[in-house]
Amino acid sequence: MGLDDRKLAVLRAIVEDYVATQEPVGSKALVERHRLGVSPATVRNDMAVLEDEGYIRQPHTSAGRVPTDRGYRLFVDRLSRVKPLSPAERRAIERFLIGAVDLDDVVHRTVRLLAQLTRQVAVVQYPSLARSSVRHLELVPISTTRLMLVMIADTGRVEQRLVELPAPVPADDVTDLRRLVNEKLGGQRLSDTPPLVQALVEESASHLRPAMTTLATVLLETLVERHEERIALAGTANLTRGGILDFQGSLRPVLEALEEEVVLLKLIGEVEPSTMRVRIGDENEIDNLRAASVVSTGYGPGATIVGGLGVLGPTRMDYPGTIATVRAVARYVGDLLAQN
Amino acid sequence: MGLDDRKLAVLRAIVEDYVATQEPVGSKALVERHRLGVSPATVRNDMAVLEDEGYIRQPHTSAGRVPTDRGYRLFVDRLSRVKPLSPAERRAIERFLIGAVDLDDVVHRTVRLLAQLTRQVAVVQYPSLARSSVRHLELVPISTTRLMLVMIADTGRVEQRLVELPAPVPADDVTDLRRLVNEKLGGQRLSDTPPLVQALVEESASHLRPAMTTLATVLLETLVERHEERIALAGTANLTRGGILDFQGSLRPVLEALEEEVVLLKLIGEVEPSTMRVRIGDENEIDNLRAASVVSTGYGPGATIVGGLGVLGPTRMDYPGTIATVRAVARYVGDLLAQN
DNA sequence: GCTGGCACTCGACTGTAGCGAGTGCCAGCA
DNA sequence: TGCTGGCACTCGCTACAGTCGAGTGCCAGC
Repeated sequence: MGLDDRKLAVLRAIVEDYVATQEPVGSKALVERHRLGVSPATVRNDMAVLEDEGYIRQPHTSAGRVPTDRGYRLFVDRLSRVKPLSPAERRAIERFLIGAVDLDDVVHRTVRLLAQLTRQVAVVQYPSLARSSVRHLELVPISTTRLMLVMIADTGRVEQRLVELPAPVPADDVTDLRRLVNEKLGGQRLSDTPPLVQALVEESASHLRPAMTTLATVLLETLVERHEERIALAGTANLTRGGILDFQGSLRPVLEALEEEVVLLKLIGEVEPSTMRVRIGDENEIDNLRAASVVSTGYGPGATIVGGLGVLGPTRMDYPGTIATVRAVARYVGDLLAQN
Repeated sequence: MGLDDRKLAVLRAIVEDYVATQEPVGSKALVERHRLGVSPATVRNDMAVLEDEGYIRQPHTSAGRVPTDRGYRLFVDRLSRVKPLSPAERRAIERFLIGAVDLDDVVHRTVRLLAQLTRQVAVVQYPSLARSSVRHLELVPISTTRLMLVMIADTGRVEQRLVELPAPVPADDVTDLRRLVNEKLGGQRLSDTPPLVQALVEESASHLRPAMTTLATVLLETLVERHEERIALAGTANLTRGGILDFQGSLRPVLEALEEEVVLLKLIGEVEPSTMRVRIGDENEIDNLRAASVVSTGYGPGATIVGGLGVLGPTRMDYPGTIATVRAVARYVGDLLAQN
């Protein structure tokens, strides 16, 4: 049962009005606010069909209609054009991001910017280590049996980790260790390092072997296994924007979900190149976020992707505007990274 | 007009009951639940006095009494004994904190632990740079005109920053720069470094002068001026615990305040040695937090203090329990830091 | 100085009624 | 066939009146 153009127009009008007013929209108001060219009665008939098909629903018998998740999906896929950003917004993005001095700085500014522009919760993943390459590994002696391992990645990320050596290691040996790990791992993608680290141990001279073994363990742990991903979050206060009307009465589950880094990574981490991902309500795999929508995308210098970013808000959100903003911010950040 | 012992007992009973039930408490219920040894009528007289003195108030004429901020203050100062922690709690703390591998790790575990134990919002300040000493400064060449400056502090903090040199600097000169800054700044308290950095520039050989000047600028910026403080936060979902009943109807201002790092620092950063600080409702300088209470203290290895930690919750909180937990966690973290 | 008793207050809850936005259906018209 | 105007109906929302009861303040008496 196809939906003709007018029915689609009605759906679009319902979504737009509901997003704007946050109130169920009735046939009469629709006809008044949009030039549909037909009478309320006709709109009612169309609405009945849209409801049968699951695109809208009535909260109460005597109330207007509200889009369902399915309705929003159709709207996003077929009924909305991405709004161009206003010059003011473009300027805001530029002004916010220039002057960033640090990767940390870039990420923090970005997440705040996103939250501010979209008036929603923003999430930015630091450049993924898995997608980074080793630029340099530094070993700083803290004491004779302790080293600080510092890894600098090409994406600007810097990770450090304390290494407890099994026995004292003289300074010259530390120099050797440093040279060896850099020769072997420098320039390599982090995801490719495990076998190289293994080889490093096997190839190292016997007097270096114990220290190298410990170092290798830490390297693998730090760089590949353990919390390799970092996340920044901002704008949680925006959750309270629509009263508690959104999120079906309780922010609790949403706030809980946002505290779990793993959850956040799921939200914005799985990115394919140059795709905007929009997950609406029920489409979210995370139960706590069934009442929320997530708009996310990848970012990175040029065409490569090093991490994800996005925003989270009520299903009742301004999708075209949000999508446009997320995309624009992702591009700017990518350009910024490309400059370094 | 002094308050005799019974009146104080009545106040204590009111606070305890209200914290437990979250409902205004009346004279009759009080007499039933606590062995006050007098009749409701007598309690009513005492309540009238307590109300006159501003320790309690009536939300409505025909309702029970609720403690005021002033009432809580008196309760905390004179009426409550710190509850000893349960063995289960002690064990939880130990189990949670052992196995931390990193300063980051310690801080993250601590903040989550605090949030979990107190069921409130937890805030932990990273060891303050101002209270740290330089353990080592590392300069890693990224290109001929770019260095990565890495500072490792004795408290375990590691800060890095990109340095854009005015002109290419050969590797040997980088080695010299590294040696010079470490000789001058190694072991120094960060707060003492500015004049030393200045001296460093003045004393450096002429061919190193331009690079050293840039380096000095970055050193001062990174280590002393700019976002030198870091903060970890957890448990915001706990704000929704008491319904929206706490926080006079809106989480908004609270969530907003928690997004501002400056605000958080104000909350837990200003610490004197071995003091528990309890700020109740109106006592908070931050307007957005007039409906909240903050329990905070300093922590650090041994008797020295390197940072602050604490929790934030509704004024209607279990002060004795919260104070005990915050104190215990601060001690454990201090011990943990002392081991490194 | 404590107590029991008593009149009073006032919020919470219940039930009723009217309003009005919005609907579904139907007959009529192009 | 498809759109329209009309009409009866639903039902949430608001206002209002009435009842209930927890809790109070006050007072006389022990």
